[in-house]
Amino acid sequence: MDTKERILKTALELYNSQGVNTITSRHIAAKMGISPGNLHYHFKHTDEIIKTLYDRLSADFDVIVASVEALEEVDLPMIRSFVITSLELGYKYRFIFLHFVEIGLRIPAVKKDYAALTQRREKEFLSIFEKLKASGVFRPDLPEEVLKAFVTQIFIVGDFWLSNNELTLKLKGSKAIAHYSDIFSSMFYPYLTPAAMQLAKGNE
Amino acid sequence: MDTKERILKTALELYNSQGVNTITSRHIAAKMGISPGNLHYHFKHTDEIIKTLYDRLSADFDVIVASVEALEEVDLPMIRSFVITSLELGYKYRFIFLHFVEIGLRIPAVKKDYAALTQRREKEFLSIFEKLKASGVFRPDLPEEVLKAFVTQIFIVGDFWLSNNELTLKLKGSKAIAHYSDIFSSMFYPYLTPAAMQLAKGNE
DNA sequence: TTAAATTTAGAACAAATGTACTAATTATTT
DNA sequence: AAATAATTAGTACATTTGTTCTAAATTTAA
Repeated sequence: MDTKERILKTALELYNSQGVNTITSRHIAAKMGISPGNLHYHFKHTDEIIKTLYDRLSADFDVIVASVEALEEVDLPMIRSFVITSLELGYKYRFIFLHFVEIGLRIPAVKKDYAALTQRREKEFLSIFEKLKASGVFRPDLPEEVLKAFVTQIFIVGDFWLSNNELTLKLKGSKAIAHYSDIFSSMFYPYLTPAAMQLAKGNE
Repeated sequence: MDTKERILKTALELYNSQGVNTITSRHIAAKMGISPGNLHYHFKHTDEIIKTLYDRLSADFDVIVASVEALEEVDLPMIRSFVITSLELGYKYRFIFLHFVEIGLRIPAVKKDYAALTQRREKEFLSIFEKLKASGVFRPDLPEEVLKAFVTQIFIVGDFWLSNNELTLKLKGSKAIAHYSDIFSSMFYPYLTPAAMQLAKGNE
């Protein structure tokens, strides 16, 4: 693995375990056993390391969403596996979510990118919900506005479940993912038709 | 107003507008026109300023929750006014929510306090939901576990709506509160009985 | 094999930060 | 009025940080 890639890997580890504000370029270099000068040869500015990691998270998540969007019909087990895959990705890059506002402030490009992304995602999610309505999974009596609010809820919980975990239960790895994917599943419950509810109960 | 109080007021202003990581004790002193030495006479450590502000937020929120808990019967308009009051308080101390994980890392007492608080609040909220079930506002067919997940959802959205706003819409003041209180109202919608739904529709 | 390019180490710099220290000023008490 | 306590300004210090610079070492190309 070349140095640039090793820097990214080490940075991710350190940021995830110690937070984005306590870790400096010197820490990363020290942990790798290279000089600060060398690190700054590969990344002139420390923020570029963070930006690169954010871009990778963003690209990886794009792939996940695209795979769901491509489906003709969406059902609950698919949603559940989508949720788990997303949470796993989030956990991998958890420092970004734990310090989202900080990072957005430090690196305006991240903020801009995320704001644009959200608008796109909102439409994508609403279209998935329409599919769920059409296939009798979602209740037909929910006003557009309620579904829109549900999308925002999902974004907020999706972006900040890691922060909630950090401040309360502090679950690690697969335990965290299991716990919060249950919460996600429960979030969907009141939106389901009685038939879908029965199915959901059985699958848990 | 004595100096100590002025420090807290100025710190809150600066933290809210510039973030907790960019503002230092020197910035606060400069903005007030006092010396750094004077500031550190009143607060030996900068973190004490943040801790004091957190304690005030916590105490203020206690009052709000207690006033709801004291009610014999809870209905939707009361919930709505509870939501608005809470969001207003959150907005006042928004820097805390925008940097919750940071602050928890910097000041372990905050993290401890919040973790304990959450456990208490979970019970309080569940008991409010039981009241809502009893008075025919909440659907009777919701499993305990779904209600528990709803409480967590409310906590996450309640703690991070400001971060979401910061990263996307960037609404200011009453506009932010209006928008996110609508989202909170919509969150409740699928949990309501048909009768309560009708009432809710009329009130908007 | 020699020349050129890339990569690396290590030192050095300037700015910022938290906070301690000292002395002066102001307020309070006796 | 004198003595004591509280408050304030201003300076100073040690540490940290991001980054730059220089020169050495290593790799690649010719």
